[in-house]
Amino acid sequence: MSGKREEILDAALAIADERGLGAVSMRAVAQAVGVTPMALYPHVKDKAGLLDAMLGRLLAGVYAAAPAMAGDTGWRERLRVFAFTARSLSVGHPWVASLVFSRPAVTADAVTTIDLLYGALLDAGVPPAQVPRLERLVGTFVLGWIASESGGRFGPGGTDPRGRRGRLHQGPLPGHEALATWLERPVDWDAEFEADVADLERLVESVAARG
Amino acid sequence: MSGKREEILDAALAIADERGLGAVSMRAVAQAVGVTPMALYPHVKDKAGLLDAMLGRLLAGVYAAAPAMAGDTGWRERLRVFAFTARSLSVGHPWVASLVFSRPAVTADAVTTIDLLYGALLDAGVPPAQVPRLERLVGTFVLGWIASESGGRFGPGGTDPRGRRGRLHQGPLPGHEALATWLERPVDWDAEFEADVADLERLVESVAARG
DNA sequence: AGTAAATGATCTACACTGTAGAGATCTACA
DNA sequence: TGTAGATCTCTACAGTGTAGATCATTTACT
Repeated sequence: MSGKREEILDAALAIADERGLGAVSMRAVAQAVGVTPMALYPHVKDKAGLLDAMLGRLLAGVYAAAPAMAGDTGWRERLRVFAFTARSLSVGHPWVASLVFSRPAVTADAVTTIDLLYGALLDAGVPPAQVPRLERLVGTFVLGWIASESGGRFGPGGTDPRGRRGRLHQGPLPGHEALATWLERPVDWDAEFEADVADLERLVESVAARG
Repeated sequence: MSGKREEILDAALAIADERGLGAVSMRAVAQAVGVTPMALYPHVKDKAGLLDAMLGRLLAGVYAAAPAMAGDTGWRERLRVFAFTARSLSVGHPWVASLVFSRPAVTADAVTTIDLLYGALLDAGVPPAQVPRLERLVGTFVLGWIASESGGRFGPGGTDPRGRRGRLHQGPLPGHEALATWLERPVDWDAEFEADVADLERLVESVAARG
């Protein structure tokens, strides 16, 4: 009966969603389950193992959204499904992105997600020798983007913080000056992600055409 | 006299390089400097502030490699300088990548690095309205790539761990099967990064041509 | 030169963290 | 019934970041 493991994961996910990944401690999870901290260890090996399992739960959600449209749908749709469900998952669970970069993508859930992308790229006509590379390229960008968005690299709020070129500078910033007009405006992150994915599709297309 | 601050950063960087980011504790840094832990606080505000400052030091290295070839060199060279120096820095300091996704890019060092990319993209003929987006796209990919490489997402060693499609699977993996031949082979990460950057250049070119 | 203020460093203490180790309890199978 | 295995509890240890009070030293101003 590994229902206890699921119970532990549920509690850990709830804590991460509500109070951030930093609040996920063995003690906190144990208390949420109604048990002492050491009682988690028969089910979870490690704290790292717990985090891996949490990530797996969310990855399962990524490809769970896909099979409904697998097979006859075009490769574009499948690539977009990956990108957009990954992003939408991360807005509800902002802590995923920081995790995904620190663990090898070898769990069952991760491999299934990757297979989804392999199929899309093959159908797009990408030469098989290039498919693994392009999968990593696409995956890396999407993961990096949502990590930046939810991790704070793009800056807090809707305004691009790079627009605030500070007074505290040694050298000149010709690029920022030339773009001053565009940097003032707030950024529509939905539109930007959409445009990025479209550019990625074109990149895939171009590799397919070249090969 | 803020020489003490530099001394602290030197010690913190040395510890991170030698024993990993996890070994960077206030106590460890203090001991390396030859002082009690609390003596760091007049110089560093926080542990988060210390990590930010460490990241800043390395970012400074990224654009320090650039001005030598600024101005008359082509945009491709400048884009490549960003990508390759970022990657080469990360092999000596594998901990950067995990930091760069967790802090907004608003420090002086980060802004200067971004300006380098702005200039390159403008020279490439990218419409100004698209330059900030493409800067984020390129930056996100490069950072995501080195985070994956040094953080373990691409798997340990030189062999692609995704080639080891495990026996522990529920569903079939058509993509992995179709690619079996190519997934067996070890990956040349230098060549892959090179190919990715070339694809990125083509992407930039295509946006410039379209606009 | 004398005094006030700021700065730097120290020591103690608190509330955390992950988890090793020893026992207790309960379950399943011989 | 006896025994092996799993699950859980309790205690304890070696860490963590940092708040608070204290003391020394250096700087700035009258």
